[in-house]
Amino acid sequence: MTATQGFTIGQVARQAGIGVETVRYYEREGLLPPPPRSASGYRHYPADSVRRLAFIRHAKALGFSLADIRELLTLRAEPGASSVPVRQLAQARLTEIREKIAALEKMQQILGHLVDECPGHVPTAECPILDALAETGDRPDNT
Amino acid sequence: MTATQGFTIGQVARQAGIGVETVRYYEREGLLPPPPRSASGYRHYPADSVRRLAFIRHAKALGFSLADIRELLTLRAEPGASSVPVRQLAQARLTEIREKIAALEKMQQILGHLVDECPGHVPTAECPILDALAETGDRPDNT
DNA sequence: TCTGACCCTGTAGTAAACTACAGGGCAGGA
DNA sequence: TCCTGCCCTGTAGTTTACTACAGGGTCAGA
Repeated sequence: MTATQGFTIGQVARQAGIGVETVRYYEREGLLPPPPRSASGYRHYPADSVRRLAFIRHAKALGFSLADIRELLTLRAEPGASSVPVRQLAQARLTEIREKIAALEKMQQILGHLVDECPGHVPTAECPILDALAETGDRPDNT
Repeated sequence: MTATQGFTIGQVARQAGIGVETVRYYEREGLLPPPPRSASGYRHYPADSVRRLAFIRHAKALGFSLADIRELLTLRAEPGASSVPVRQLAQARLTEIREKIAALEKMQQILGHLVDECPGHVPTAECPILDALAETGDRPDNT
């Protein structure tokens, strides 16, 4: 009984497209705030949690680690606190995103070029993708 | 002595820009063929191994997993085989990269907007990053 | 009331890709 | 000769992000 407000963990999990265990894991990891419980101990999630989980899923698909995402989430979570650190954090994330985009664009260019060059129906000996990967065109270092 | 035959593991590692332990790890994982040994058991790598390690490093930098790379390497080993799978692998990576770039650009826009428009004391409900990213997308799926 | 799906906690296992010893052997210069 | 630095094997630990039980309680429909 009581307020039938909110979703069960299974419901939010389904809506967010992740597993129930994963939802609990995110809670343990501080990505999802512990929701209110029913008298019998069941979690009851507000609709906001579904959005938060979707956010996590999307951010993960973009290559952010859970630690990154935790930080991103604080951008909306700190209401009255000083705006300066929040703003700084946002700036830092923004820079990180721009760097990520730049790195991916570089990869895209290289790979795209290679795919264009390789006809696809030739023997591997004539496929420049493999040659290109073998070339030592630069020095050690990277992500 | 005309040591001319090959590099030590430390030498290949340095040349490839990776650690000695990583080289042995790649050998265990079947990415690098076991090199000949000296009488005392030291590995002696041919120059080809350096190129192979460079191949691995480059492919990794482009987002290929070690499993992908193992496949690429076996494909490369058969010069008469069709390059179709190679191309497909590269194409798949490319598609992934393009999608990531698109999503990151969206995120960049949202975050940039947030930094510009949220002076800090605005209620968090008015900071739309979470909503915007929560909608960014599609159905549940993959990684 | 019963049944089966769902929820709880807590612990442990998995996968990828390393990374770090421990305990010993060799090589080459002072 | 000795010392230092590199090499060997084998095992175990690390990080990230889950995923899988075990053992038990709860809820809603037939």
